[in-house]
Amino acid sequence: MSLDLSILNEEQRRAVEEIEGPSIIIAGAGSGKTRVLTYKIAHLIESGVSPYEILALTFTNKAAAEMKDRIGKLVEINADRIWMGTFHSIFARILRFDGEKIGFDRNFTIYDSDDSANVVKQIMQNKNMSIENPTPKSIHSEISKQKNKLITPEAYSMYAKSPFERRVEEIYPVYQETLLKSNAMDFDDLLMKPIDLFHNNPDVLDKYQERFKFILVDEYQDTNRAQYQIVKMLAQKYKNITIVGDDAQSIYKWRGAEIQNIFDFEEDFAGRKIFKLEQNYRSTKKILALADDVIKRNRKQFKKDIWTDNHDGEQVVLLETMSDKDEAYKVTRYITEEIYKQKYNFKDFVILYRTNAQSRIIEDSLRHNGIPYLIVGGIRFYQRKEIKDIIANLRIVVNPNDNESLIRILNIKEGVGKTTIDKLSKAAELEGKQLIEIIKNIDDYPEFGGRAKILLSEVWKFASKYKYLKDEMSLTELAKSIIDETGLMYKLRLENTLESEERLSNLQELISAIAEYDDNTDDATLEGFLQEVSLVADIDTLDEKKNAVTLMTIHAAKGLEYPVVFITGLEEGLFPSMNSISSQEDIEEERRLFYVAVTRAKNKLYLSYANMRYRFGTPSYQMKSKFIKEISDNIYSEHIKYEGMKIPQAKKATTSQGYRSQSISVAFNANKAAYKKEENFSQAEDTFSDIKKGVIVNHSTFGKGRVLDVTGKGVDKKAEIYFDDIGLKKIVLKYAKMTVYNSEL
DNA sequence: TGGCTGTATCTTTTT
DNA sequence: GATACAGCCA
Repeated sequence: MSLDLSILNEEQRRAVEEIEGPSIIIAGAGSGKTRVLTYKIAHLIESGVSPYEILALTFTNKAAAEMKDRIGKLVEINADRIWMGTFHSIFARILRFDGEKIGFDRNFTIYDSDDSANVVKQIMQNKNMSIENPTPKSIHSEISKQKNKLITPEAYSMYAKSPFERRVEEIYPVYQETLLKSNAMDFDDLLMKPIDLFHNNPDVLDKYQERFKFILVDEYQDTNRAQYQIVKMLAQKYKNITIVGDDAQSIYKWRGAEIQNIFDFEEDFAGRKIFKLEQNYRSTKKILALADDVIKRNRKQFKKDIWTDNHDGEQVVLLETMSDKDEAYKVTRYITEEIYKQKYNFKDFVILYRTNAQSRIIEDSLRHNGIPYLIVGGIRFYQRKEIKDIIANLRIVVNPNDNESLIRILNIKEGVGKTTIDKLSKAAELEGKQLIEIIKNIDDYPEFGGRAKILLSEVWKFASKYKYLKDEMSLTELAKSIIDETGLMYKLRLENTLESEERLSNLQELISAIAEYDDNTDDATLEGFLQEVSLVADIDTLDEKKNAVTLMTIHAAKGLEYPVVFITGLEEGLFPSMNSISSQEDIEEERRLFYVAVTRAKNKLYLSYANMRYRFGTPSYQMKSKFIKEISDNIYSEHIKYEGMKIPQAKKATTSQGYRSQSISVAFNANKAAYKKEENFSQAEDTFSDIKKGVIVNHSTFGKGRVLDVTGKGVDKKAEIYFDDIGLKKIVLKYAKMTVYNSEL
């Protein structure tokens, strides 16, 4: 069968047919990027390149699996032979082969962010540092940032100045040593260590350069320094490298992604060809026009013109809602309505939000209305306590030096606590030995006695028994036996509460996951399973065949498309996020995120915001997102109607300013009615009692604004006010010349 | 040693 | 609202 390239447009085909040398494919949203990548790989193979010689790096494992599937169908080969996957999983694999050359044994454990933060915490506690401020998590996140930039502990200490940096400087090297001692790597090591490996072992580098003669990198705009460095090293010899990306969709700067990598690519690979995919096949003209409204505000970007041949399509609708609950309700109602009139199915809808915390209330509403839904992310399966406990047991069998997991196992044991663990750590430190070695020879340490001693020796027996057994049993048998031996399921059955029920079913699910892996993997091993679970992304588990509405963060939705998209929570401080409003660069990233959200939609797009939303358990009033104002020419708004309440009908005003204030005052009226009770309660008989949360005021100098918060008492009362023109201000009320905008109500 | 309970903090986004 | 943690008591 010969590959049919005629279904590609001209630019796509040119990109596909470019076999040798470096090339950049700038691929606008919905421009058939995945198709170009799959065809390019298929074309390479058809031109005589061996699948073994191709390395394709994708952003998610799911994307890799789908691409392999399609390639397998395009050219008749077993596409499994192509090395295709995320940076993390591909280089974990390489480190299993060759990590010994830099001091890691092939059974190293992969620590997730929680494990890593725990390691930091242990170090801090050993040094008698407070873990209040900075927290272990913040220290780890700083270390992670440095590692992404390939900054070693030594290099870091050159410029660490602030007290925070000083603290990191102190912990970073110890953290690295601790991981090495535990034969463990964190996510960042999976990218950093290959560079060390290649750098110190030119023969190993050469081996992989020879192996991967053709390299393709997807979602290049979201690669970090370390990833770029790896790619550069591997491609240096043959220079057959294709990068695909879209600067407008770069949304991982906070994780170390550097758009600069695209510019550096131009310098490092002279003579690169550029292909620009500008025709959008996904969205309607109306959706695309709105997307353009969004992205044109950003100053930093490559010039490209996205256009489409698709229909105009339906108007984009803005749902102005009173509260998070109301928003959830309206989203649900519009889904029902669309299904009724448009013959859509549940699986045609996606509900997007900025933060995972927003999902709960939407879930409630969907559940109440009997709408099936799937949720991506949130509390991750493999981060649940009971699952981590079992995983720790599995990890110890594979890697007995994994101290993090060992301590976890000890903590679960009834009869072993802080005291014993402290004694153990002391003994290990004193003799420069591993914890597991102390446990192994527990008889030599008279400080351990009684029940604690028996329990410790049990752990050793457990680890040594399964070290032998793991190669004698099938993976499923092995896992079942280990889980059985922990007694966790037995214990949970005894508890017999709602919570223990759920944990039990999670453990069942874990067993199923192991069995499934066992069935679907040639030569399935415990090591392999553990690696896979460390590197699954939430999105990898999404089952698109199920007929259900999908809920996820916008970050998770990258690369996906849905007929009908809801973007919820478009409020200042939420989206764009509170942490971004002070910096132009961060705001641009939020705007790109909004752009990504908008361009997921094929036929119909709904936007929504709520005037009041519970955050941290308390009501908070927010302005609608500045992004809404930026696109006001291209939306039609459904005004607030709250069931059972009489609200003056707002008319759509012609100017954006007029339209804006009108809808806010309507919102305010409704808010006031809905929350009257609470307000009467808390604000009774006080000075400036008319200045309260949610009120619109007119200030003599700053103009119109909304009160976000009121603090202090009596004459010292202060208000945080968000002004339309100048943004957030804190004002002492007794000095302010201000009138309440909707005083008549 | 562990369990219970009040409280502080939490929200960006994730491999 | 949820979770993680410190501090207290059995």
